[in-house]
Amino acid sequence: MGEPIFTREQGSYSPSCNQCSLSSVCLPVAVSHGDLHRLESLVSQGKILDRGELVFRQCDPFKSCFAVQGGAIKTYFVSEDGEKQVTGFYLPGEVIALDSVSTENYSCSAEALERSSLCEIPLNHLEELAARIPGFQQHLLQLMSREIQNSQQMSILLSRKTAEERLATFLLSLSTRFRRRRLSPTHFRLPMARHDIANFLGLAVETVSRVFSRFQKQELVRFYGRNCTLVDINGLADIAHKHTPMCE
Amino acid sequence: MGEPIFTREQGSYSPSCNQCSLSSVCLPVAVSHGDLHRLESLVSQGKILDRGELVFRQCDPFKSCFAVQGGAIKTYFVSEDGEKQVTGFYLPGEVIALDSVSTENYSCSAEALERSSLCEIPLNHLEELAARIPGFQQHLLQLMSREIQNSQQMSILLSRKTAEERLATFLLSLSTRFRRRRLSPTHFRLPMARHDIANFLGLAVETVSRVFSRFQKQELVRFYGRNCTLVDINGLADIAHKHTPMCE
DNA sequence: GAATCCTGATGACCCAGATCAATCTTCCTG
DNA sequence: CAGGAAGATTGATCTGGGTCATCAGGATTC
Repeated sequence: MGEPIFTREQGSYSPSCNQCSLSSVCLPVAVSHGDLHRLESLVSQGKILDRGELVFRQCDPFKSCFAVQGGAIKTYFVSEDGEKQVTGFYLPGEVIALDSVSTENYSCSAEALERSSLCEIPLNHLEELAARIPGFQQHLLQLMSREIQNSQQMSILLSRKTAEERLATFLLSLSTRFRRRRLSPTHFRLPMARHDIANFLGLAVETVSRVFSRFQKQELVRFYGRNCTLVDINGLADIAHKHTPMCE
Repeated sequence: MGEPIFTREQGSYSPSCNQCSLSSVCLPVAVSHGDLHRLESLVSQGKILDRGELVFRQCDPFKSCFAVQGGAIKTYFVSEDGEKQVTGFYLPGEVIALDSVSTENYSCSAEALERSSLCEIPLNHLEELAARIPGFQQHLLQLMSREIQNSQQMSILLSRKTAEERLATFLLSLSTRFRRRRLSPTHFRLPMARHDIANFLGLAVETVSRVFSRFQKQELVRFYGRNCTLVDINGLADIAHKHTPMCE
């Protein structure tokens, strides 16, 4: 399975898709090595952003989607009356800006919550990518379909769940996503401020603090600042899994 | 611009995509007549459902998306604890089940709110459709991207808007969608019950009634049962357009 | 090391909207 | 067309979580 270029044996650290730990996430499963090469020629890896820097700004002309390689990104938009609304948090292996594929401009801003690296996938000329890489567009459809389902889950959370249910769901969602990355699902650091969590979940910061305190008293979680240890995952799941659709 | 098949001159009433009033919605703009023919061979039009009948059931194996041709459809799922959650209303020209493209099974059920006709678009073999009809997959991506944005708008509505803002937004959304169908944007019949509206918007039925009554007293709307006349669209827009993202 | 800022925790109070209850209206169905 | 059920309206009451206010660490700057 020797690769013609960018092999580790050559000591090259040039970014390449086959070396990228996310290839199974952002690429269709069955991409031939030739296709991989073509992909690499289109995608630009290794964009590094410091905490607070923007990946793109709301209303900028839409050019690319971005796969998060390391770090954490939050997306948010500002409404007419100047209010911020956080629309999502993105961890390594997740793709940003899928919601803007249909529009001329990005529908939200994306900001690094900590030092992050991103892989830029130019989708303004999507036809080209799709023509070159068979199965790519279909894979994209699946990513987007999942994004719709996520977003609908979010609607349910916001319309039916109590503050406790929302926060239990939130912590478990992070846990699952860390596990997917083969990191500890029970001991992790929250990359975002309480303020962002509150905004995202449609709560006041004070409520987040209070519920987290309550969770600690109930021996469900343990916090040291932003470091978080899930003590009783089943307990959290009992709280979170009300109002969750069956069969998936 | 004579059509080779299914022309009106022949007096044929066989369903065909080029005669369908929705062709601009569910088809990419630039489909050649040959492609049109191919599409018709894949799509099955004219499925008729009576009020209360299901298009598909949550957890059924995913086969197709459906374009609404006439009538109105609501989608909902039932959660583990037996609670229903309405996830959307679909009017003619809108496509159902895009959220299930990534999954084996439908993630929700779809039910006719009144006698409705649907066009079935089999997406379980999406590759085939896409291969035969250039531009189709890309069009699908756009539909899905719009669906994500819709769903995010919904999240904002649910997390930030008051009952009055939600209902004003809801009425205006219907108005816009009726206008798109070249029906009156100010005088229409609500195809769904107050109960469904409440559930969809994350409110209690009583709140919907009360707010509608208040809107009537303020001369914003006029109701005769489910018949609805928007008296002061600007007034409604003033209420609705808080917390709406800029620039789109 | 003092001053300032930012994040987070906790207490006191209040309100939008849920819940409960009663009545009225509309729509089926036989 | 009667009678029953579901849908819609309105009033009275209750409460989860928002708002306001205060305080306590950290972190950053000079």
